Amino acid sequence: MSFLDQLNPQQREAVETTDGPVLILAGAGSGKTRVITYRIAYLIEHKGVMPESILAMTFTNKAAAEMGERVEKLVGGLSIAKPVISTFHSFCVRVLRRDIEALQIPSATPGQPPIGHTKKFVIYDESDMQSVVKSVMKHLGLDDKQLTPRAVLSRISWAKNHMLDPQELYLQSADPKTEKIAHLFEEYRKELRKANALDFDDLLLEATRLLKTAAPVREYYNRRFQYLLIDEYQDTNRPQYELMRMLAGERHNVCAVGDEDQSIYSWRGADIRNILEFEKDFPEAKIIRLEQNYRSTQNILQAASTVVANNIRRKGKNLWTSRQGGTKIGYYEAPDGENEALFAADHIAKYLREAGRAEHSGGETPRAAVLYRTNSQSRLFEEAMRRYGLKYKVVGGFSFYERSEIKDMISYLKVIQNPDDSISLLRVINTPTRGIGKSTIDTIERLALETGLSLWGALGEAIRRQLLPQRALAALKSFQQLIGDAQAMLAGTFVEQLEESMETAVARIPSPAQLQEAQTLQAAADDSMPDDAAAFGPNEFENPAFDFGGAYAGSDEEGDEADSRAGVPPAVERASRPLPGQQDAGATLPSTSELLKFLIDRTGYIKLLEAEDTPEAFSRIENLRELVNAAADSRDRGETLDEFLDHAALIADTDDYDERSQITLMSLHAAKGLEFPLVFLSGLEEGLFPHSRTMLQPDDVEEERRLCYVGMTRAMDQLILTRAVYRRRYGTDLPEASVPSRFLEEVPAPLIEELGRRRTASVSTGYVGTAAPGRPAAYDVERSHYSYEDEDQSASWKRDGTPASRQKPTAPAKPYNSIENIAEFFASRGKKFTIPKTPVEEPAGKRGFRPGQKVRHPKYGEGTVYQREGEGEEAKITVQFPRFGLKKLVEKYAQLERA
DNA sequence: CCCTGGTCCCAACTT
DNA sequence: GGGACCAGGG
Repeated sequence: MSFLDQLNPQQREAVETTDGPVLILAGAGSGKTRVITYRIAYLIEHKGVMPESILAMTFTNKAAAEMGERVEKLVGGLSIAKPVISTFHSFCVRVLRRDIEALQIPSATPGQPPIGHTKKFVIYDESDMQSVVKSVMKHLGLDDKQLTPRAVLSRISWAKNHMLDPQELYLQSADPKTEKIAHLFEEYRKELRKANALDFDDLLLEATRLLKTAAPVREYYNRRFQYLLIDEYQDTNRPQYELMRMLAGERHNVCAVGDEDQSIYSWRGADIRNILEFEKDFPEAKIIRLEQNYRSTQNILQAASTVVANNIRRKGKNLWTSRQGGTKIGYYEAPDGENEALFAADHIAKYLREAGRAEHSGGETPRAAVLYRTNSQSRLFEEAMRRYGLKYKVVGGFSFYERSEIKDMISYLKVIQNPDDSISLLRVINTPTRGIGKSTIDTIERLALETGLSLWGALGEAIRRQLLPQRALAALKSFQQLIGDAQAMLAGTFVEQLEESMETAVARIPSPAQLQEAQTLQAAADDSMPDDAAAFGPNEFENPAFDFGGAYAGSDEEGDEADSRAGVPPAVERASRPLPGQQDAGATLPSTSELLKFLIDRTGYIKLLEAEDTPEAFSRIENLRELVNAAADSRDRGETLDEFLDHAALIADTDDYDERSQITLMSLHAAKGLEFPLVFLSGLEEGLFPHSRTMLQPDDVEEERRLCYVGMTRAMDQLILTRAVYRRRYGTDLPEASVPSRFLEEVPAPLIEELGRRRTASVSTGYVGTAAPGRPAAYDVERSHYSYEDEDQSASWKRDGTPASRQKPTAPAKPYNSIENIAEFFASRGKKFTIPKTPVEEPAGKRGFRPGQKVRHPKYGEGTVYQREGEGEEAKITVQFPRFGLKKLVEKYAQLERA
């Protein structure tokens, strides 16, 4: 009973109420993760529940991994079997990889394959989705100026998240634009089906549809999972909600944990009603409130609570903490965004130094976070941290898997797995260039459209029917061969190996006897580790908690029996499936990393980069090596190509948060679930936070306020709010004056302490105060500049020996009331700021060059006109340049002058 | 056909 | 600051 003693009465009740529906309303910092993990441990240790019959759903891989580790610590060593802790999306992928073919419908034509996705489906990411929409719009001849692909995509996603199909969207559309979108939605779906692809939304939708329509599959999962936990319940959308209902089955052993004040994903379809109406869905539900906050000081908690109390749509709660008082909420008003970032860097440098000195006395490791509304704000903070020589980590933004060289290789793998994936095919068909140009691709696309084939199919058809010039056909054949060889390699039947002597190559080809042996091994493996384990077993996560291959040992018989009893087609097919590229199937079969090496080698990808001989090219080569390593790790975990690709598709930017890092920069959304001793909440300006796109609708503003609440409650000891009086919206534009965020005014003034220099006088350029007492009534440009000179400098700053005054910008002497003053201000900080020039008309009368005339070209210098073709501006003239030879130039464009 | 450089337009959060 | 797109030159 030891670990239960660490819980307060409410937490304990939440842990011990194991049966029937439970809603745990867990305020920020109230020990939510602790309750979930203890609850799982309690079920296993005290209730004798089999670990593998517990399913916990989270939103991020990070949360799942952490939960798994903590459960492991509590019940470690007790059993090889593990509870299933997974994100919604990963769970759905695994459900679909196992049984999606149960959704297929027989083809009308006998002998034809059934219609619908196969297990080899690929996952389309945001940019793939955009490409599909663009191409569909092009085919329908729609103007992408009036209706941007982006807008179409977001409407399609909206419809999916509300479980509307194209027909339903069409029926409820009240304007021609929505009708058009419904039409596009329909076409989009057809394209994805043709490509055997699913987008992110589909993963949830199709898994839900599968459980809904295929009773045997649903029954299997209902038998399999007896206890269901859902984290971040306030952020579930409609498909997730329905999935939950179906997994809860008749038993209703569902435990939802959430906080309506932290619902920040309504734009992704999250429906706050799910949490507000849990009691309606499950009338026998027990509601437990966790209101003791263990994280923050009273000042922080009070400030955050007061802000969020301005919302109407909430259940309301009273969070309390035993950490009385605490440091006041800091507020710093910077003259501009750059200064705001320097202030944060300076403050963090000091904080880390002091914490370093105090380290001997023990305590929490010093960690600080800078939070912002939009990822583009990170740039200024990164620059400031670098100037202070501080090590930091940025969460989110550009992901490894979004880099072009990585996307290229992943696309190759996707095509090899599923050649019908036309989006990936288009990406790699001429990457690196192999002579397949625009006109060739156009021809194939037209053929695909005419025949209803995928691009890959049309490509084969074009070769067969010799529809293109010989050169193009040869190029296409070489591409076809490349993909075919890679596929053969994956299947273990590839004969030719580059860079290998024929002898070793032959040695690598499995003999019929070897193949037979491998097949037997595979069959044996299938027996001891049934298909469920193949679908759910070795998986993409390093965390052993995810590896629940063994979890099926006890329940496999039941599972398989159920499948065959009910006659689920996939189970039958599984028995006779071809040899997968698994390591245990025989050493001759290649892993994903070997496949990648083969591709890189055969395409000459790295050789071409090496030839570029630029730092960028070498960093891209490094990235490719990293990808090969990742694939090797994947192989070591026993994953197949499918699983490697699923991992690549589902890994999120936010998953790379590293708690060992002392300084973390990230968006407010990415910060959910984390805590830091010191937190900066930046950019508190109307239009930025709350964001301009939310300010029209009260519900949206409430969500921004919840986001503010989430940000504030990340802070344990100190919270600092900052704002820039002038901010540049785009890199080069004029800085714009900002209005302080409404959320600033919602923080009780007595809790606030102003940081930086005290400002008094008022200057016309600043805002003139909205006035909560104790807040600056006006902005004094002259005195508000954050001064470095009078602060301690970080050690690294001084280390280079440059006199401080040389490096450090001086304060602006004038208010920003004219464009010249602004330019001067930026010049004083060594920043470029160009005053826009009035365009000057080009002098006319220098056109109409004739043969024999001397002309001057900006690049080629002086030359003699040799020949003239055509008339007017369009005329092409050929010029003889002494150093460059003959050049044919269009007179209108070439900047020729009389010499 | 391929590469480059200029221009235009954009810029919210994320599985 | 930067990605997408286009047109020109090689």
